[in-house]
Amino acid sequence: MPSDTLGFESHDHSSCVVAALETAERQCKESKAQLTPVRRRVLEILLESHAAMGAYDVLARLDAEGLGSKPPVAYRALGFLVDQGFVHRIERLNAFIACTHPGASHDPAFMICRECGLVAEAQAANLALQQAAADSGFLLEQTVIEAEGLCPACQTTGATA
Amino acid sequence: MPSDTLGFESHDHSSCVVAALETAERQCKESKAQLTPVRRRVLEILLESHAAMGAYDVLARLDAEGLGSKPPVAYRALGFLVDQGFVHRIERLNAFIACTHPGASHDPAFMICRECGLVAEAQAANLALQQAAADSGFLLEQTVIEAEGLCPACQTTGATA
DNA sequence: TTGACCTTGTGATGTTATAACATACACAAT
DNA sequence: ATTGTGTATGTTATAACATCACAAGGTCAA
Repeated sequence: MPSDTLGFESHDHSSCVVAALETAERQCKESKAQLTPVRRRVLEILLESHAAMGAYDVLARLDAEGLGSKPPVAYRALGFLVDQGFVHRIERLNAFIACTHPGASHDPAFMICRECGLVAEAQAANLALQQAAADSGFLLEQTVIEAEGLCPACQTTGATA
Repeated sequence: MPSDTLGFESHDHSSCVVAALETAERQCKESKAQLTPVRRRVLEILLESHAAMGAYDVLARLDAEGLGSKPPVAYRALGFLVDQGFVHRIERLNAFIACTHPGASHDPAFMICRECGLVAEAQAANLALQQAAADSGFLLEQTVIEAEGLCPACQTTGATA
């Protein structure tokens, strides 16, 4: 089966960015959420690459652009975007990444390249985990699935490094 | 199929602790790793409950017992125990928990009760993720699988809280 | 007894995240 | 116009998590 991973393959990134922004705008209009300048700019910054950025890296960008200099500014915008599903938090990295499946149902899994930092998002519900939860009576509300390894490019260039 | 989750069921905790310590001692002997007093004590502290503890909580215990007061003491011991596979790090909580499957092959998944903090460890390899990785050429080295929700006890007591 | 290696002690610092309180702005009800 | 309400932002301070760098002790074998 073909994967729906927006993975490590090259792609038309500018259209990918535009699509994500349009989706965000539409969804905010529908849900009467406000995609304010700071929030929109943070989403744009994260969309620039398919790598995860720390909150303070985002903040540095905002600061350089005169949009805010204190941690809560970045954390609030990121929190909003995560709540809306436009951005995901990568627990493993304490960092954030723009969602590459705008609008899709969300129980995302991530593949993180430890060499170049690129992160691919896949849909990969964990059936075994759901089974284990059902078996033990655990009410499963949210799952974090994050894999670390080497992307195709870094496997060939860096050898084992 | 019966789950091999050491889950939220009640169990003979003291024998569970003893077994884990014995396994750790045996494995250290085999691999010539040193289970020093600090390291052993940290493992014991984590074994006291099936909840995750922050590094600084562990450190506070060490300090109270005269075993060390500076962060690196705790982080070094925890790092050692994680390397040996006796302890797992829970990324979602920035915290640590004793392994409940001593000696077992390790690609653990966790179910975290957001109410009481209890954490159950299950073996739940994510086949869909492995498939997605294979599809996109990603070399999967390590996976983080952490679910958050409500344990059986907290579902009944707290209602929806 | 020297050197290599591992472990621990400690001060300083770096990184990530939130609490708490004040201000501003939009919009509706009076 | 003014007051109330809700949402978003600005700012200070601090909490919480983690590592660096360097000194000192212990063990063991050459």
